[in-house]
Amino acid sequence: MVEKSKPATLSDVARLAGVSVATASKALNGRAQVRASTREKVFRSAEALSFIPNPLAQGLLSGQTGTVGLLTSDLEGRFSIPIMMGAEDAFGADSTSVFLCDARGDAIREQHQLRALLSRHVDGLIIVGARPDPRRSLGPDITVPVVYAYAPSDDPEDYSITSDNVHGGRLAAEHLLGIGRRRIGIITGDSGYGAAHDRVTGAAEALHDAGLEPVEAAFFGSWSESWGRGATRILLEGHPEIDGLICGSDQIARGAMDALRELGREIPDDVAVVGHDNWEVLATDARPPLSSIDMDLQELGRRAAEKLFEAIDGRPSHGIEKLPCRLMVRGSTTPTH
Amino acid sequence: MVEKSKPATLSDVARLAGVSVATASKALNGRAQVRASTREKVFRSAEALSFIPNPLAQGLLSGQTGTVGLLTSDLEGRFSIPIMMGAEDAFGADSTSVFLCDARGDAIREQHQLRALLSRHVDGLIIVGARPDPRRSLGPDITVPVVYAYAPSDDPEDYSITSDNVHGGRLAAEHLLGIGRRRIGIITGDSGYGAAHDRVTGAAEALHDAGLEPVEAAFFGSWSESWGRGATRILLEGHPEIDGLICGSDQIARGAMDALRELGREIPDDVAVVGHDNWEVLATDARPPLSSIDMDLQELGRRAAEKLFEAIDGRPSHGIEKLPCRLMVRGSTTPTH
DNA sequence: CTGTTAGCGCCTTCAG
DNA sequence: CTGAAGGCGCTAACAG
Repeated sequence: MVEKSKPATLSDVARLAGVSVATASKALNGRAQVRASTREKVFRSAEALSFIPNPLAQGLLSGQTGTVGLLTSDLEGRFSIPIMMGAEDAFGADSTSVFLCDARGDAIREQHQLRALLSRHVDGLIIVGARPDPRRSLGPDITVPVVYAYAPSDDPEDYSITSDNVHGGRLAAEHLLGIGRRRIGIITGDSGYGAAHDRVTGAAEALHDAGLEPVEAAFFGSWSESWGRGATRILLEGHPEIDGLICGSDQIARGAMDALRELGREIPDDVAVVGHDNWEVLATDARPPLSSIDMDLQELGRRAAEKLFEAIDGRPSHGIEKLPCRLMVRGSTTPTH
Repeated sequence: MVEKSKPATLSDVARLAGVSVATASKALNGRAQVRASTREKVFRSAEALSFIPNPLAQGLLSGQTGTVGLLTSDLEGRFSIPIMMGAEDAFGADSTSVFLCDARGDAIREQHQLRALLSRHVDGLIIVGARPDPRRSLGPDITVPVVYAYAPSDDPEDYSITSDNVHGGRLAAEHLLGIGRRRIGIITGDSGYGAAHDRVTGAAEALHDAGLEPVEAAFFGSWSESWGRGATRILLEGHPEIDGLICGSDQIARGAMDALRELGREIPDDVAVVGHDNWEVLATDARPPLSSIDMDLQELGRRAAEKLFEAIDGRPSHGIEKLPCRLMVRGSTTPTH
């Protein structure tokens, strides 16, 4: 049966070592004023009892709990996850643990979760938005430091870290230019997303720098495969000369690739394709595997965590920081001859 | 600037109400021996100071922290997420908060996270495996209740809840039979997965019950689109008469659908296709949208949380519980005539 | 160097 | 019905 053996406390350790709790505490915490032999003895006792300091007690004293809240609006979505992983990474399990909450995109629920988190005296909060556009700030009267990740806060006093979508668009275009493509089309998602526009802007800038422009103004639609298919057909009807295609998401790119194949175009020899998000399950198994812009979300999560640490430490940042994207090259932009 | 106003403590409330901390405590916790008017006064003071009891202090006393650990091996993967959401649901943010840890499939790391979680005195643990096959038990000497979700524990003394894969396979086959298909093929993933075999078994049973059998022994391979494509070509070469196809995952199904289309088969009129996992991003945007077996993972998470609660409450369960699957019908099995 | 004392915020006896 | 006292596990002053 389950041994309900209460975990050892510091006084157990002290008793076993034949010293007082204070001495034991000092020894274990590496305070200076302890004789080496005593320290040794205490350590052995702690070991023997497999003593783990109770963080509740520590927290009660220090006012810090060693916990942070991660409030996401969209667990289902794949954006929150790598960010969380990055944050977890940066915190390191022993020093800081992460409370996860998902508000499911509901403001009431968010408020609720927030109260719960604060009542647990988290040392800080990371707010992960569901989409890359700005979101409402929680306001300045939250009692703990807050960092906004992915979706920036609309208050410049807050600190936010988000993906540099302009850079991502630029990267895609430069890559296509780099492999000699000159007649480039752009298909992207919902025009209600600022990120969609930013990526187009970046791509257009890169083309412009090369003395080019897109074969036609970017197509906005939805973030779906079917839009990718439909838009590609329309685009190629108007511009059969296209040799490069920038897609606003990997889903769109997958649709586009299907349509291209059905129109008899070889990828990448006739048309090279770049996606966005680097969603592995879609990208790696495409025909050919899809080159894609990676937002480096795990790094984003890591940075968010570091900044939160600094803020907890009394060194807060402000404004919106943009993390550059990376290009993941696969077969869809690697000519075979 | 950030108001570092220390949160109010019980003694603040007591002072404001003009009573002792003991009385304030009793009043707020609804203990009987307090005059109504006093209680009222205390409540108002608490309100005024927006007092929130410090759970650290409470936990220190009671031994319960109101937290549980959710240890997953595979955050990246899509299986952990709905389970976490379900668990979060069941716990409700106020009573219990969830510490999230991802071991990234590394046993050392898992051990590490586990220690961290235990040192935080979580009240219980949910272990979410990365794949539906049994995993090593954490053993009986964990000091808190444990529930295994998705991947069952290999120790029958533990309580595990997992998806009923045999049932899922059966469901897929019965559905195809129900729309009149009789010449049914099965393509599935890695034969190293017990779940792959279970799903095949369930499908074969259902066919057998109808006096049929698969056109050929199930094809095992990998959980990828490319395997779906390749296997479908081989299968149709040997059995061009096929009118129904059961796939072990949605990725395989997507590959299979591509291959079928390229072989000139109409879906679903010539060949109806069922996937497994009901991974929305793949299923809903397929051509036509893909019918799929849903493992109801969110419900699985909810059940895991409930069982954990019971165990914390001193009413532990044992053995492996299997949650039935659900069928999600879409266009790939909805004949158009 | 080591031990004693005093809390952190809260709850629970036990006297008044 | 209310308050004073003790203690949960730990650390930070101070004494010794």
